[in-house]
Amino acid sequence: MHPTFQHHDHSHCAGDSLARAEALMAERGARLTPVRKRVLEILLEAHKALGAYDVLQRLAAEGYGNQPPVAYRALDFLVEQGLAHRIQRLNAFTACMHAGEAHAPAFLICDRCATVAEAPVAPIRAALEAAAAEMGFAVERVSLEATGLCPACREAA
Amino acid sequence: MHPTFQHHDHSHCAGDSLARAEALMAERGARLTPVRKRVLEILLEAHKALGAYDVLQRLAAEGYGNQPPVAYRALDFLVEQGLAHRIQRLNAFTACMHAGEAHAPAFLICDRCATVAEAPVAPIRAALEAAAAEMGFAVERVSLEATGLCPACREAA
DNA sequence: CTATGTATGTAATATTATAACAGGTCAAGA
DNA sequence: TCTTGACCTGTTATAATATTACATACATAG
Ligand SMILES: [Zn+2]
Ligand SMILES: [Zn+2]
Ligand SMILES: [Zn+2]
Ligand SMILES: [Zn+2]
Repeated sequence: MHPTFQHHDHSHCAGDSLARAEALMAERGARLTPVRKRVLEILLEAHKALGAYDVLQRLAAEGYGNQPPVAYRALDFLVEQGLAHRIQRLNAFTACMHAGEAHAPAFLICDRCATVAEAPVAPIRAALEAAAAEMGFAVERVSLEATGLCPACREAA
Repeated sequence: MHPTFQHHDHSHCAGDSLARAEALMAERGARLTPVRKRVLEILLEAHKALGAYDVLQRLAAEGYGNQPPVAYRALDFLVEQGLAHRIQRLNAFTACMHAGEAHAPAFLICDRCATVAEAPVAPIRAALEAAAAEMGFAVERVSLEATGLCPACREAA
C-alpha cells in the first residue's frame, strides 16, 4: 500500500517536507516568509486538500491577516514554487510530497475522507503528449485527477 | 490534424451532434426539453468551453429564465447524460463530441482561444487505474485536462 | 539614508454555485 | 374525470470561491 494511505506518524513527513522546502527556497533565492511557511505547515499537517478559506481561517486565528488575498497569495506562491498543488476538482490545495523532484503527478482523491495522494504517472503524461502532438496541440500543463475510494474508506464501506 | 482544430463548417457537426443527442435521449426515455436542447445548441455553436453565466446570458436574451439555476440545471442534466463535459480548470462546460460512445476523454484546452478538443485516451485511463490499484485506491472518475496551444494559435505565435 | 522592489493588510467587488420554495405540465391510475 | 405524483421551470436569496485596487511595511542595494 502507498505510504500516503498508511497510518503513520505524520509529524515526520511534515517535518521532512518543511526542511526540504526551506532548502529549496534558499537555493532559489525565493523567500519562504512566515505566512508562506505557516501555510505550507497547515497544508502538511492536514495531509489533505484544504480550501483557501479553510487556510485563511487558521491564519486569522493565529494573528495573520484575515482577508482572502492573504491566503490566496501564499497559496499561489507555494504552487508556483512547486511546494503545493491545486486540486481543481475540489477548489482546494494540497502540499506536494515530492517538492523539487520535477514530477508530473496524478491525484487520487478520496470521495469520502478527502485524502489526496500523488501517484507517479510520467509515462501517462508522455502518452498524452504524443497523442496531443498528433493533433498539432502543444501541451504545456497537465492536470490528472481521479476520484474514488482510498483503502481505508473502501474497507469501511 | 484533428478535426476540432481545422477550419470547418461548424454548423454540420453541431447539427449532427444535436440529432444524435435527440436520438439518445429518446432511447433512454430522458427528456431533452426546450431549455436543455437550447443549452446544448449554445455549447455546440460555441465549440469551446462556456461558463454557466455565459450560457445563462444567452438563455435570458431568448426569453428563458435569467437566474443561475436555470443554466446550472440544464448543464448538469447534459453532463449527467454525457452530452456535455465539465472542464474543471475553466469552471466551464463544453459539448461532448462523442455522445453515447462511452469514452474516457482527455481535454486539450488552448490557453489563447479557449478551444477545447477531446483526445482519446482509453489506454491512459487503464494505466492510471492499474497504478492506483497498486496503491489500494479504487478509481471511480478521472479527469484529465491539458492546457497549451492549439495549432492555429501556435502558428500565430 | 533613500530609493526600489517585494510582501502584507484591508476594503470592496467579481465570479461561480447552491438552497429553498412556488407554480406549471403531463401522464398514470383511481 | 379527477386526483396524484413525478418532474421541470422560475424566482429569491445566499453561499462559496476568487480578484482588483490601493495603502502600508519591510527588506536590501546603491
Ligand atoms: Zn507533487
Ligand atoms: Zn478515504
Ligand atoms: Zn465527450
Ligand atoms: Zn488556440
